[in-house]
Amino acid sequence: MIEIQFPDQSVRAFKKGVTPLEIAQSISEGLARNVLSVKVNGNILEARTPIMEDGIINLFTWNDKEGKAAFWHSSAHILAQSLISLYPQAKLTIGPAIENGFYYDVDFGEASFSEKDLPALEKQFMTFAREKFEFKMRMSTKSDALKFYKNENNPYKVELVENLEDGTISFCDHANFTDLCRGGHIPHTGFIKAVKLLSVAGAYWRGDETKPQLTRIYGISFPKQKELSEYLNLLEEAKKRDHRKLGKELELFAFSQKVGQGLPLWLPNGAALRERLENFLKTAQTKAGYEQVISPHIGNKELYMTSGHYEKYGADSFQPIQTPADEEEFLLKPMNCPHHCEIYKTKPWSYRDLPKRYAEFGTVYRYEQSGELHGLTRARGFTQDDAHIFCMQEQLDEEFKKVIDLVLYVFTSLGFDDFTAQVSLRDQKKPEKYIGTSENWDLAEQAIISAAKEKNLDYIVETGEAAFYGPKLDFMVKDALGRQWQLGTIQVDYNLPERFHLTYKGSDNELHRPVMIHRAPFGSMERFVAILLEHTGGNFPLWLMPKQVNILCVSEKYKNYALKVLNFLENHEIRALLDDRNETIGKKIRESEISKVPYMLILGEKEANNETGISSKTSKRRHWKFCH
RNA sequence: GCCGAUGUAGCUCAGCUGGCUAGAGCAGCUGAUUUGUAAUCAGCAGGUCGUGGGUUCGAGUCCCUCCAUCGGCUCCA
Repeated sequence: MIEIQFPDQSVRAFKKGVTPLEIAQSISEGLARNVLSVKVNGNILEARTPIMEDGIINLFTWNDKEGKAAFWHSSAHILAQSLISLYPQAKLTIGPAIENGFYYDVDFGEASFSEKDLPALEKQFMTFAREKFEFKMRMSTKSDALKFYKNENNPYKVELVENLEDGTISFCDHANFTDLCRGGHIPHTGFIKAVKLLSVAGAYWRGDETKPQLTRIYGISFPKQKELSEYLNLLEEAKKRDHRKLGKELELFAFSQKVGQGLPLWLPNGAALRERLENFLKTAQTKAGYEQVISPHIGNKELYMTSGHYEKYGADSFQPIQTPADEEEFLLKPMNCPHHCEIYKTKPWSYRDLPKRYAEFGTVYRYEQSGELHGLTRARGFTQDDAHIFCMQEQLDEEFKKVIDLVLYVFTSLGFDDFTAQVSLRDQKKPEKYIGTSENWDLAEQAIISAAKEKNLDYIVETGEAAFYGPKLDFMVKDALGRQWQLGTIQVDYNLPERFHLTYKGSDNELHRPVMIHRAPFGSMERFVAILLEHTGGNFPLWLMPKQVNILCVSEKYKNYALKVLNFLENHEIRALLDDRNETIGKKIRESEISKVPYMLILGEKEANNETGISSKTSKRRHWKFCH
């Protein structure tokens, strides 16, 4: 007998070799029918794998993250099976479960594959799924696995196997199909009742630009048809919140081919919205001891050679501007920090003066790869709500925490409560990617982690995500379709003070090097407005709304009265507009709703005669909510 | 930059396998109507079919180039 412990701490004895499925059955038939995946002593297993020793068991259904992962992982197997059955010459590579669904990367060789081919593949997928093929794990030796894939002439799988240790290599078989696999499947294919293959994309083998490009097929599957329909509806709804669509509809911003790709044009509504956001942050920053500075849009190439940015990004930037006379070269400003370093250097500082906090809404230009541009979230010209704090090492901790407070203040004021804090550290295996000494990196990374801890941030750590000059604390928020974007960022930098020879006079009458903090609570005005649009669906907080009140006249007869009301509101700094068109009141109300103006004042005979006061209506303010 | 898709009026879209002067709704303009809580009616105007080339008697439709956009990948100071 063996002892099995359940999540509620209860322990029961079973005969050795009992399967998780049998254990589930001993609890209830319903559970047994719904078990998708199992964890025993921390290892994900199949429901039919016999358990040979005492252990802690977790049974997962569709309602668990792990259950969905097994479901989608298994779906990837069926997708691979379907691919091979329709395209026998295709070479399989890898196909994992992801947050919402799964994908498989395939090399179709000379053949091309497009979205038109998905329906046939889907059909084949469901034909296989309905067969209720059992997933069975099988161990293999390295040499057998290599022989198998060399025989199949699949260099990708050969490479995968070569990187695995003998004794840890397993396959998963179902029907007549087999795939290299670590395990974690649903009992059989019949659990999958609905599938949608969503898109086809290119993806580099092992994520490496220099390696061959494979075809990635994305899909999602469900245990019920209804859940698939619901999911697809959700996607449709999310697309309606796309900031590019709303930005056009609400006349916030536009792009022009003539101006150039990735260079946003802010329309009056958008410019006013942005200005309100800027003023909101300026007020908060003034209170927090920041000083506004202004620096030019270009800078001498020497400046960026000093900062190290030219060496790192020069070739991939907008190329230097030549002057007619001298041999000088200027770069469009890709970041504000070097300018702020030069501002710091305009006079000598004492330790009593620190910290200095220079803030600027600085517009920068970066030559992003064309395929990377994405509305306002990734543009070639954008404005950072930038600031650089120059402080003593002893002040770093406190300053960093103050910045966290500021970022949290900004986020909570604007209703972002579902962000992820991410500590981005260097990849110690790739020192060539970074500049600065290892000791300084250690100091900076420690400072960030301890500040995040002390502020009780729920953070994740990502190694290899640091900037080349220092580690960061980033605040990540998802867009309508669940894609993650970095908004706020706080970065510690020991490098620029060194390169610019920044100093301050200490109490010991010696010169010391200050530490620098780069920070931007919004990240950029463009990206922040974009994400705010997607979160609110355009129903911004009242104080940000381009127009707050729409005055609707019942007929032209009441125009004079309406003008008086408009004047009254404007005198009270309420942003109102008057709809005195010769249209029916019904039409005016409808259009006002669609334009998302939060309040309407409807003025007719009764109001003009002061019989009933003012009749108003609140637009339906949809509360935003995320489903990812 | 790479893989795949898309590009018709200010906006949203129709235009089948190539065949008369390219259509609709909304928005716009003109006129009628003077309206009470989500679209009043009529008329008018609006397009080098993304760009450049090619095939053809004939191209919005087929082929190629380039540009832009979309979904990913890579990148993101």
